[in-house]
Parts: sequence; structure tokens; C-alpha cells
Amino acid sequence: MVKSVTLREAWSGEADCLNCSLRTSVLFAGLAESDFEQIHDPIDQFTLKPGTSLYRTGDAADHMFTVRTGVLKLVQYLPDGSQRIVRIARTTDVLGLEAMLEGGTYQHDAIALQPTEVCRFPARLVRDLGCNNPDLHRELISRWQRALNEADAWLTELSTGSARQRIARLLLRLVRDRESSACQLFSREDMGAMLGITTETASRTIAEFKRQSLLVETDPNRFLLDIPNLKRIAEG
Amino acid sequence: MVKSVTLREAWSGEADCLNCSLRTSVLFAGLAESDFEQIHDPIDQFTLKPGTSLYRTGDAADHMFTVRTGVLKLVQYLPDGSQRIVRIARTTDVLGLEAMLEGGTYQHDAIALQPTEVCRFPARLVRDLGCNNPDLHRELISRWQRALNEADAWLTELSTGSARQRIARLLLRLVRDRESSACQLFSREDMGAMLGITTETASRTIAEFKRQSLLVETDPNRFLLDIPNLKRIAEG
DNA sequence: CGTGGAATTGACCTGTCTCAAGAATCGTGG
DNA sequence: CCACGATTCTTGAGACAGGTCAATTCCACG
Repeated sequence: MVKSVTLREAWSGEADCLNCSLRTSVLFAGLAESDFEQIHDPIDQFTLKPGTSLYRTGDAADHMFTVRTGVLKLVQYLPDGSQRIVRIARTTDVLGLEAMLEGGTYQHDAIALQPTEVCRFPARLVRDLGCNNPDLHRELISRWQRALNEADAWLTELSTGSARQRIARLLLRLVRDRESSACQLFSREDMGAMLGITTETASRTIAEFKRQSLLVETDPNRFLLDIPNLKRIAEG
Repeated sequence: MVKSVTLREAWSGEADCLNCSLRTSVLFAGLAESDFEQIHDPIDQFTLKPGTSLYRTGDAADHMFTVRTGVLKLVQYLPDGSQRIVRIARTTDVLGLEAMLEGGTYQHDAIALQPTEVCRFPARLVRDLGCNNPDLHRELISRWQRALNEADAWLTELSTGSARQRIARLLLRLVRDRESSACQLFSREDMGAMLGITTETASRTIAEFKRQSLLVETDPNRFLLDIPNLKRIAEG
């Protein structure tokens, strides 16, 4: 289940690393061939089954991850046991940025929603290189800013307005920057946890959208979106 | 209204710079005296009246700010014109981290809620020094992580549960890490925008808390909190 | 087939929104 | 210093969205 590749192989940019967001970044670009010999921390490659967690809140954060394929949810829990999904990670997203702080801990549970492949690399690697390599440094900053923008967007877009609006905005967000309007939905329970509504309300609203043909089911649990009309609802 | 101080004065650590969070950080610590001569970007010091904006969404982000005294809200707007407050900045908080990305723009309106003093410094300064000074680098990362944690907390704590719970959590958050349980409240409208509820609901709930002596008004608009009972409500 | 979990749907109830009308507070200018 | 207009806060009454609880259907899987 855990396939290990050496840094040298990562550097070669072969195969699966094509989609690795850090490959196109300059993480390895500044290193001489000889440097690779000195780094013997392996880069591991995981495959997570749906429902499996990549890490848990409070775990010592010493690794960072890149999502190759699949989707993960980042979850936080309230004292009363209810949960809130604060972000979603998809292809090329980086997880565990908090590992940049020495001695830090993860701030969420990261749980796969689909079969998901991730690359794992030691945070120390990035910490050591980050300061000396301006391009990597910039890339890190940019990632952080993106995470922050996402967090803010979840507040303003996905936690504001009626349930109809929130679900419409969530759907639109799922197909943004995609060629097609096709997407597969999350479980009703997860939708609820993302939007701050109950699973029943999520279910009812999705059902209503289907009746109104705002959502058309092509394959089981795969849908085409009526983007213009969903936009109308989202901004209502 | 705009008082200008030179970097050398900042370095001397006199007067108002005592509370400056970047003073205790290593931003200037790594610089030799002689370096200061070469930096002629002034550090400006502003005083904002309540309701005044420090910057607006979309403005070119070329400066960062440290809050000396007072409070600011970070606001985002929805297409329908409604607003959501996504964060609050108080003493020693840094604003405008997005200026670290070259060519970036501010992601919020930053608006003073009280008479507020801020320091303004060019982002280029931090960009240039950040990479070479490991301590500053670490401090920046830490700030970013803190902002992200705040954003997540606003989702899980302040946008989840009943209005009673949200308001209780907001109140508790206002006095956290404070010696006393005294605090002054925001306008009902701002509370609503922070919690995703209407001003009427905010007002009603605050009034109810007063009746139950969970809030005791000492001076006009200054309150003492019944922390244990508020906690009970917050977690209820 | 039978079983367990998710999704759907219904009926009812309650919290919050909406609209609207007073009360209080603040800033301003006389 | 007071009076006035403008906000903001408070409070009420009614409507409605969404929550709650429960029953049913659907579906994947052994």
C-alpha cells in the first residue's frame, strides 16, 4: 500500500509525478545532481481508500502532502461532537502546510472522500530548502495565500445565505476551472457539514434541483449542471 | 494625520514601537547599523477614525501593516451586496500579508471599528529581507498559519450552531488571553455580519444575555462576562 | 436474497428572518 | 450647553425556512 520512490526518481519527473504540483514548482530545480545523494528521506506515495484519514488533528506535523488524484476533506470538530468541513483538497493541492512550523501539529482531520493518491514528503526537506530557494519560497507563500482565500470563500460563499444558495454555490465551485460541467456529488452528510445545514435539507434541496433539471444525472452519482440557472440562484 | 518615522527610529525601539509585533520579531535584528542607511522607504504611522478603511478589496497590495491599538474588521462582499466579516485584527496583528505576493491585491476591505493606530511598511522590504533572514521567514510563516487558524475557527465556531451559541463563542473569543473578562462589544450589525445572523437576532440575544446577567454593563458599552456560564452555552 | 447504510420524503415544530414601530444614543450646529 | 436629526438599538408580531424525528425507499455488497 505504501510505494516508496527515491528523490532521484522524483527529480526525473517520470510517470506519476507529472501531476505533482511541486514538480512544476522549483522545489528541486535549484538542486545540483550531487545534492540528491545527500537526501535520503524517501518520498512516499500513498493510496487512500474512501473514509481513510491521511492525518488527524493534533498529530505531530512532520510531513507535507501533494494530492495526485481524488479528493480529501479537511474536518474540524466542535466540543459537542458535530463536525464542520472547512476545506476540500483536490489534484495538485498541498496538504499539511502547518508542518512548516517546527513542532507544529495538524489542524484538521484529512479524510479521503474517494480513492485518493497522495505524495508524502518530509517537511524538513521544504523547511531546509525553502529559505535558500527564492522560487520555492514564493511558491510556498502563494500556496498559503491560496489556502487563506479558500477559507475566506467558504465563509462568504458557503456559509452565507439560504440553503438553496449555498448548495448552488457549492455545485458551481465543483466545476469551476473545469472544461465540462460534469461532477460527482459528495454524500448529503458531507454537503451538510460543508454548508452548515442538515443532511435532510441538503437532500431535499438536491432533489428539488433535480426536479427542476438544474442537475441532470448522467451516470450514477454523476451530474451535469445547468450553470447559468445555478448562478442565478447563487446570486439571488 | 500621517506621521512619518524613519527606519532608524523604528530600530531604536522607542516609544510607540514597543507594541509593534515586528519589533520583537527579528525583522530588523539581522541588519547591521550600516544597512539602515540604504533603506530609505519610510515607515508610516497612521491613525484611523472608526469607519475609515485602511485598504479596499482589489487595491494593489504593496504595503503591510501592524496594528498598534484599536480594532479592524476584514470584510468581504457577496454579489447581492450583503457583507460578511471574515476576521478581526487587533494589537500586534499583521494586515496585508497578501502583499508578499508580488503584484497581488488585497482580498478584503480593512475597516477600523475603533480609533486605530497602525504602522505601514512597504511589502518589498519584507520580501527582500524575508528570504535571507531565517527568523523573519519563520515569523512570517507563523503569521500566515495563525491567519489560517483564525479563518478556520470563524467557520467552525462562529458560523455553526444556534445564534445563542455563536454569540457566546464570539464573546468568549473577545476576552481570550486577557487578564480581565471586560470587553466592549461591536455594533449589532457587525456582530450579525461576523456570525451570519441578522442584526435583530444579535440584538435580541445580547439583550437576553443581559437579562440573565451573563453580561453586566459596567461603563456604557463595556461589559463583564460570566465566562463559565457562557462556556456552557457555547458548548451546549 | 437478505442486510446495513445512505438517501429520500413526510409531518410537525421551532428558531430565525422579515417588516415595522418605538426608544435610545450620538454627532452636529445653533 | 442644549436641541435636533440621524443612526443605531430594541422590541413586537407574523411568516417561513430549516431543524427534528421518524418512516420508507434505494442501493451496494456479502
